[in-house]
Amino acid sequence: MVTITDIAKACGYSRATVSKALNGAPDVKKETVERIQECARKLGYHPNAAARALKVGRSYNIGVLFSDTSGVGLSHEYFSRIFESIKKEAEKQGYDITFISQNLGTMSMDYLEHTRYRSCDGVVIASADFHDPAIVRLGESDVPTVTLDYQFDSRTAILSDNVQGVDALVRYVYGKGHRRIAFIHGELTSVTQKRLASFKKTCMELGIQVPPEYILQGIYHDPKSSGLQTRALLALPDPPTCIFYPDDFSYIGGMNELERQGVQVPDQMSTVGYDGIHLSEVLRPRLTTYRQNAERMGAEAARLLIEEIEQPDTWLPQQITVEGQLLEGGTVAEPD
Amino acid sequence: MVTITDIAKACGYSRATVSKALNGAPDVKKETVERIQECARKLGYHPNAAARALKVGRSYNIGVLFSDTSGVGLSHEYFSRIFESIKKEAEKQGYDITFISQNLGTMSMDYLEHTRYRSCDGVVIASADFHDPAIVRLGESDVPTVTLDYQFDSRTAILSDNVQGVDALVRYVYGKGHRRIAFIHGELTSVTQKRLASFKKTCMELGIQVPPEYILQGIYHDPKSSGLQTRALLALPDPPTCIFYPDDFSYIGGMNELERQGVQVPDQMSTVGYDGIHLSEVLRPRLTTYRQNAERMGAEAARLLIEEIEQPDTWLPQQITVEGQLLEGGTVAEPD
DNA sequence: ATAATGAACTTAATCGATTAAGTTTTAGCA
DNA sequence: TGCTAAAACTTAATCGATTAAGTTCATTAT
Repeated sequence: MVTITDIAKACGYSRATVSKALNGAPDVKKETVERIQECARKLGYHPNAAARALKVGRSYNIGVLFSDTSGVGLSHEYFSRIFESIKKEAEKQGYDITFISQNLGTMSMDYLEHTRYRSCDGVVIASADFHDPAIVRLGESDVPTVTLDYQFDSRTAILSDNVQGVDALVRYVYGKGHRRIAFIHGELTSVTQKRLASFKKTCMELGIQVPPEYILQGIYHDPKSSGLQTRALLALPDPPTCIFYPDDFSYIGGMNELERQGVQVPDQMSTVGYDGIHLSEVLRPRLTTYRQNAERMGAEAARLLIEEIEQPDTWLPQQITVEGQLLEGGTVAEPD
Repeated sequence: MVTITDIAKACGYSRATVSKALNGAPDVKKETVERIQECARKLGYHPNAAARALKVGRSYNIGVLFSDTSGVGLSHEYFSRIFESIKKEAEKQGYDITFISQNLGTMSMDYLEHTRYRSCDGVVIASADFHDPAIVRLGESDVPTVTLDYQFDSRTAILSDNVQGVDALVRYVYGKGHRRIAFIHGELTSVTQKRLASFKKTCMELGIQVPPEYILQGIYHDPKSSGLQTRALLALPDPPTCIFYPDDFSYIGGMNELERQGVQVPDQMSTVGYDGIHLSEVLRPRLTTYRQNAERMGAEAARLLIEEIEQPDTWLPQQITVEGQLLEGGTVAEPD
C-alpha cells in the first residue's frame, strides 16, 4: 500500500506538506502542490480511510438503516429503488454506504453504537419501526440523520406525497364515473394513516359516501390478504365498482380472486394499485397506479444528509415532500 | 466515545492489559479479564473500527461488488435475495458490508483500489462483467474473493446449478408429454451457455429433436423481448407446445402475448420460467419454474470468504454448486 | 540462599493521516 | 543593509487499538 510517507520520500517533502498539498491547504506553494499531486498519481496513492477516520472522526461513510425486524429488507422494489438511489448519490459525492444493524456478531450494540463503531458520518433511516427505542435513540442523538416517510422533531425528513397520491387516484376514478369506491389499506403506519385520511377527505370533497364496509385493513405486499379482502368486497350486497389496493403487489392477489370469480378487469371491476413498481407496467392490462418517486427520495435523502455533515453550521432541518406521478393503465373503466 | 483508555483508568490497569483482556490474550489473569469485561460493559465500551483496522489491517468489513454498469443492481429479486443473505451471514459473524464501486466521488479508483481504500478483508463478486479488466485485476490480486455464478482460477466460486435446473425442467415437461419445446434464453453469458448446453443435452438424451427456430435469444428480465419471441414462436408453421422463458419476469411478457392472441395457458400452451421469484408463486396459474437457492448461495459465499480471511493457512479454493428446486405450478399441462 | 522459571502486568512503538505550533526561507520596504 | 512580515515548509503530537519487548514479583528448583 502506498502511504503518504512514500510520497514524502519520493518527492523530498515532509509528510505534513504532502498531506496539506493533497488536501488543498492554503500554505503550500502552487508548484509544490502540483509536484506532489503528480507524484501521488504516479505511485498510485490513495488515502487510507481508516487512518483518516481515526484522526478526523469523519469516515466518508454513510449509514443506511433498513430495519431488519420486518424481514422485508430490500426485496420491496420501492425500498431497493430508494437504496440504489441513495447509494448512487452518496458515491457521486465520495461517500460509501454501511448498513446499520443491531447485534453485529457477538457484540451487542444498538443502532447508535453501530453507527459510532463505524464512525459513520450520518445515517439515512429508511424502513423501520420508528417507535423502536433504538431508532428513537439514534434519531435523538447528535448523529446527523435523515428519515424517509417519517418525521422526527427538528430532523430532516423526506416524505413521499401520500396525500397527493391517493387524492390523484380518487379524482381519477371519480372522473371515470366511479362513486362506489373501496379502499383496502395496509397496516396502520403513519403512511397508511395519511393515505386513509386523504382518501376520506377527497371522497368527502367530491361528495362520495363511503360506507364503512368499503374500507378494509389488509397487509402490505401480501396478495393472500388482498385476495381475501377482495372476496369480502365481492360478497357485499352492494359491492363497489372500483377497488383501491394497498400496493401493486397486493393487486396481484386481488386480480387472481377477481379472475377466479369471473369478474373482468376493468369491465366489471376497476382497480388501482400504489407504488408503480416495474411489474405494474408489464401486466396486461397495465395497472393504473401511483408511482412514488423513489429515485428522487433517495437522492434527496443522501444530498441533504451530506449537506448536514459538511455544513453543520448553516444547516437547518428540512422536510421535503416528493410528489409521484399517476400512471394511467387500463384497469379503470367507466362503470355500468 | 468510550475508549480503551477510559476503561484502563476506570479499573486501574494499563491500556495494554485492557486490550489483551478484551481480546482473549493468554497472559491475563482470569479474574482480571472478568473485572475488565465488567467494566467495559458498564461504561458501554465498543472498539473503534477505524483504529483497529489501522493497526491490524483487518477491518471486519466485507466488500460486495454488484456491477454498476448494467444498472440492474439489486432490483433483480435474485440478486437482492443473494445480497440479503450475504449480509445476514456476514453480520452473524461480525462483519459489515461495503459496496465496492468505481469512481468514488472525484477520486478515480478501480475496484481493487476501492477495496484497499476501505481495507476490506475480502470481496464477494456477485453480478459483474467478469471480463472487465478491473474485475480481473481484483480477482487476481491477493485480496480474498468469492465469485457467484462465475469461476476464476484458484478462487472460490459459488455456482447455481444451472445444468440441473434446466435438466429438471426439461424432464418435467417431457414427463407431461411435451416433445416440441422452445427455449428462449438471455444474453450469452457463461450462465446462459450452461443452461443452453444443458437444454440441448437433456433433449438429446430424451430423444427430442429441437429445430433451430425453437431456440431464440432474448434478453433477461425483459418482458418486451420475451413477448416478441413468443410471437415469433406462435407464427411458426409448426409451433412448440411448451415454451421455456429466460426467467420468471420474462414470462410476464410471454403471458401477455399469449393472452392477446387468445392462447390459453396451460391448455393451449405450456410455459416454464426460471428463478422462482416471489411473483411466480402468486400468479394464477402459478408459474412452473426452477427456484434458485439464492439464500444458500449468499450464505455460502459469505461463509467461505470469511473462512479464507480468518484461516488463510488452511484455506483452499472451493467450488460449490448449489442446487435449486423445481416449483411445480400450473402452467404445464399435457399437450393435445 | 540463589538462581531460574513463569505468570501477570506495563512500557513504548506502531498503523497512516492530520494539524497546531514552530522554524526557515523569501520578499518587501525604509 | 537591516528589519519585519508573510509565505512555505517541518516538527511533533495525536486519534484508538494492538503487540513485541521489557519489568515485576511470586514460586520452584538447586
